[in-house]
Amino acid sequence: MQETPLSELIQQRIKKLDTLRSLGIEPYNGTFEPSHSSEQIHKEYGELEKEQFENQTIEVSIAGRIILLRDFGKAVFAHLQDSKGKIQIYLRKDILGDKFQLIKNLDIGDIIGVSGRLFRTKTNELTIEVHNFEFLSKSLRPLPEKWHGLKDIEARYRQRYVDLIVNPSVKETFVKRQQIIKSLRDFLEEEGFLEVETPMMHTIAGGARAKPFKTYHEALDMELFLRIAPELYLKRLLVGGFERVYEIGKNFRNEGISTKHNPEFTMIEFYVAYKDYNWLMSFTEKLLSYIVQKVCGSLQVKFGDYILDFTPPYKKISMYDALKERGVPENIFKDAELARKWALEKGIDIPKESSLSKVLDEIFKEVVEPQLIQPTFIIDYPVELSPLAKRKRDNPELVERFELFIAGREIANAFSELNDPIDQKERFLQQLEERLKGDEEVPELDEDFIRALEIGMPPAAGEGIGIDRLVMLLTDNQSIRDVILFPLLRPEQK
RNA sequence: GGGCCGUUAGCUCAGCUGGCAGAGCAGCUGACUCUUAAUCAGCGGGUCGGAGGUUCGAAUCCUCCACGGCUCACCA
Repeated sequence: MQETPLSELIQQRIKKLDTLRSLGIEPYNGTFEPSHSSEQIHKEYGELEKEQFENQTIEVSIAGRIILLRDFGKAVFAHLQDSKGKIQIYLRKDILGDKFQLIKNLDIGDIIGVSGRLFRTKTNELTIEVHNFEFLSKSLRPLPEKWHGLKDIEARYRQRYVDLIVNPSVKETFVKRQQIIKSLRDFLEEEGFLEVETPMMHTIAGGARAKPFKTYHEALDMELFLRIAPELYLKRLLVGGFERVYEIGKNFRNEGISTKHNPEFTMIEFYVAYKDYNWLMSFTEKLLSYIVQKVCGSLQVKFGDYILDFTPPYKKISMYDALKERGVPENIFKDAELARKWALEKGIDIPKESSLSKVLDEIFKEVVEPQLIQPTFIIDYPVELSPLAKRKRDNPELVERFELFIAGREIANAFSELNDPIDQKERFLQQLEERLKGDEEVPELDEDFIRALEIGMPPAAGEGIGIDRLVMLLTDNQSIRDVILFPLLRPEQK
């Protein structure tokens, strides 16, 4: 039988595993109590001079993965990597005695625990002179090359565990992701918000306009949808008397995959009773500048070719003024036909049967959005595009809504929440007509939500922020897959 | 879903207008007790993504398929 070369490499390692077992060593059974992490060692002893190590004995123990081996026959250097860094270890035959022979069975990728004494080498590198070591896990598969790492993008996503081992910046991204979410929670907690959990399985997929994933509950014999947004449940909590609530969690949308879209993505939505979108804009400025300062240590952040400046206040401009600013003639704002003609002349693709608002929205996406690099609030959208937002008090054709754009991307969407049950029901019914025309993205009428509004919801402002996109901005990643540990991919073919 | 590009050793990559499938790292054998991508000598390792086709001859040209990347569309 012909061996493939990979299994040849694996066989060689299994042989070493067998050798260890024949010597009474079980490389998968151990536990280990390290005295230090590599980070702690560098922090505590990184300043000490060579002589200072010679005058005293500093004993440490540490566990980690071998990521580099340099064998000199009777002495071996290796690099041990643990969760936050790495450190060099030095193994000598005259110190380890018989145990030194075991190193023949050591491979790059193995996880070991070592104990010994700190010193500095001739070239002044802080190193552990190993007095004892044990196998904690034998690696049977070779790791990628030490210098170039794992570059193949598909392999990096499919085998994120390998990516994390060999590409240190990946780890940093996900540590930063957690810091962003933590500082978000800290900020909201400080502001008196309650974190809640609402259902991810909905009988009606409402709160946004998107194609949902379908699933099925056997015992109740009932079709369910993975939620596309938590909005309608969080508003029910406002009705129930919570005044400041938020939820951080996954939303699921059965739509295309791109560098800006993953079918499951993380959102925060938060709601504040008795406030409106004006209050929310300055709140958003405070919240973002808090997070950015905390996580990046500065309000200026490099993203691709841009330096993004999160120093408040952010530019604020109405959707129509933004269009005007980009040279869109005012006379098309009231006339669907003129607007469509103008768009077509500019080569903007408009779906058939689009209303005036939709055409203007398309033009906006094409002409304005990519230009919004520094944080910018776009405010006052047409009512038709925003069925859950409150009408502007002085212009019922518009709603009190803003979207925050940064680096040409929509990062947040917020409005003064519509709490008039009659207006809300009318707008739902209006939408339903589109559903009857075959628009799958319009949800069914949520009668219970209307009932809740009829009980009475306080005036409130609410906002959603795409966490993945925010993480992209603050970690300088251009693809959403680089900020999601396991992005969705087709199954690997054998 | 459309367009463009990619897929060669475990990893990173060469391989020109068709003519014996290569390098570095990793691996194996040996030497070496302070290396920093250690060094030196030797060795093994390939269904060139898959299936067809053209040809005396295909990693290379053509067709289809799979997976991926970028991009457009949809969306956050």
